[in-house]
Amino acid sequence: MKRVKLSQVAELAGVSEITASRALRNGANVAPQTQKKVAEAAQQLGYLPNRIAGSLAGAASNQIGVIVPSLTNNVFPQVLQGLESRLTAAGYHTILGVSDYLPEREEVMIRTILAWRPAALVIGTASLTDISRKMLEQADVPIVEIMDCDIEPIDMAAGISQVQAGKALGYYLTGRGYERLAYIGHDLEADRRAGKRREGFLAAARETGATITAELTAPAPSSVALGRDLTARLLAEAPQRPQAICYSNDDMAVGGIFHCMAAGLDVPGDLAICGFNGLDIGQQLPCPLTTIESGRTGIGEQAAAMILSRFQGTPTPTRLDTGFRLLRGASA
Amino acid sequence: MKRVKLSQVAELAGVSEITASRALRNGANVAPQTQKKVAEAAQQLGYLPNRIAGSLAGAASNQIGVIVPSLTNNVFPQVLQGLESRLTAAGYHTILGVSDYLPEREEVMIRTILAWRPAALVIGTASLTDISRKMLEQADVPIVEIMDCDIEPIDMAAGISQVQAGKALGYYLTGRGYERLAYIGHDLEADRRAGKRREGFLAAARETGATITAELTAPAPSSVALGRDLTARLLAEAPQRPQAICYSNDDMAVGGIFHCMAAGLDVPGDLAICGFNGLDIGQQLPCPLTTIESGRTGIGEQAAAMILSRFQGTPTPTRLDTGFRLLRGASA
DNA sequence: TTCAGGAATGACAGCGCTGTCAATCCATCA
DNA sequence: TGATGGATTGACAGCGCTGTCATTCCTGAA
Repeated sequence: MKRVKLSQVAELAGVSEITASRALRNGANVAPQTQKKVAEAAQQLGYLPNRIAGSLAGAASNQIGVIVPSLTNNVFPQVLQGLESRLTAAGYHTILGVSDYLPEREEVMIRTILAWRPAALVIGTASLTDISRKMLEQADVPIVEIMDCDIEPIDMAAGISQVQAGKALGYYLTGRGYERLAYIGHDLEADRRAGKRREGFLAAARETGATITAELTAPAPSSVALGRDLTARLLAEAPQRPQAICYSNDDMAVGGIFHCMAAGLDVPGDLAICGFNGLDIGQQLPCPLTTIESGRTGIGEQAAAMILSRFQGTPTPTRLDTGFRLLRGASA
Repeated sequence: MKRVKLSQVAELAGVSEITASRALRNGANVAPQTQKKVAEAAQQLGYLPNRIAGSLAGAASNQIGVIVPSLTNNVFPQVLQGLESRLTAAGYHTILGVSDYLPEREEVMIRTILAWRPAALVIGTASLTDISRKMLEQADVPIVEIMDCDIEPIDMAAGISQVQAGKALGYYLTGRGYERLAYIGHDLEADRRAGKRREGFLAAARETGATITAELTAPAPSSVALGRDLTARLLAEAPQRPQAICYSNDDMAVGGIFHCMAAGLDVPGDLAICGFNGLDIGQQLPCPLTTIESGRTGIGEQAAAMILSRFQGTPTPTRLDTGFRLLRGASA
């Protein structure tokens, strides 16, 4: 009552194991009628190849490791979607790890996934430990670090310049005449990329002579609820209401808009708001969110493309700036 | 320049391969100092076990296959999160497939994933083909079908009764005095579960004597944008404005609320709205959404628990109703 | 008719690890 | 002092498949 294996298929088809193996794979160097016999035998027995044995014996693995820091942050499922669709189409598939923005957990995930000898690894890293970095360097497979392109990649990187994105928002706000600005963010300790955007934003503000009148962050994952709470707190506590608030991302900013709606504040008249990511939800608001379209699905697709081109031996860039676009909504 | 393997670790530590293997795994039947020597040798060489070889040789696989129909539908990432966290904690990890609600693609995913001989499979199915079903039946590993508990499971099922959830919304609306109801949905052909909820809703409406004045669906994935568009269309086309609209899920319902905001309609005064899922976004609205909390993360966690308990040989229920809860917001 | 050369097939070894069972060692007990 | 049994260790085979190279068979050219 054990699983059907190749030798049984071969026996039923009246050929050797290796011929059956070839017939079932690509049919190279196998007579058409032999191939047919083998296919029928496999069908009849309900044969399912064992990729574990296959990979060990030498066939290249078709697994591609993917590690993301979170799935609740809407952005990563979208990146995953892009990756998954391209990789599946090319005959690969995904083994997934979620690091929860914890470097130690990330290290464990890297170890676990590398132990399966994947053909490549895609990582939206939280923050690599020394050991993580070393493992990746020694892994000897294509590695794409995603989301960020202004880093020194271990192998390859695909994403946007987070700092530039932050600056773009800063310039935009001051360009629109807002002079008293504020910033609201989620856990920047964990989400380094949000931290970089913040720095870009603050730098742009300084550069253009705007004032940062208040800043508020909380050590929690981003969410609409958090954005709403922090907005309420910031407005209650700030000695002088800012003219515009820049949020760490769209979820948070939508929370800000909801607060304003509930509190009867006009956006952008009383308070201008901008986010980051360009999520559907922000764009569908009665007052569409001014934000930055970061092209999540695109990042996934590009990362997949880089891997595939590397497999084909095509020269592949080390860093790919997938680009962002400022979406000028009605909220700022 | 090849990968370090166990034999090299064993040699450096001055023990046999099998002793090194034991030392690195659990240390059972290995002298403490031997274990230390081996650990040091492994460390020094940067040894990474090869799980492919390990699994082939007999060690149980620690991969668990997960197939979901979509990642853009916010619900599945949350289920995944629940699954992933529990499974990782127990030393397992996830191999992921996304079927895009396509039965043929789902079949391919099942085949691919089973070829890796996972220890168990979790599937939020779109719609199983005959071949899919046969493969799963023959797979001889624990299989949990998630999201739905009113099905005849292949092995186990964890989720809620979609029909009952739909009914609950219907009863609630009529109980609140709404008599002219409408329904707005996304692609019900693909998303069978949304279809079941709709049937439940319509049945409850019929039963209580309410009228369905209009119904509108579109063959597209659910989104805030779609909900908004369909709401606009329904209200423009309907001869008589319904008193309440039931949406296929929260994304769609939020779209509906946004339309009302933009169109100056009072919710629930002019139009009551209810959704399904209990997403954060709906609850943070100035007018919190009346909806059904479907416990996504919980479904993932429960599915993981079922698998783990099956591994331990504990008797495990075939169907688990994870239960839902009506969230009475302000929108209906 | 003979022989070169390509197509089709198969024998063999081995991928890196672990389960099984046998061997060894040493402290303890009668 | 010798027997006993647990703790440690190792030899061996094999998991299911594929790469390599050898073998067989057949066709067409000389």
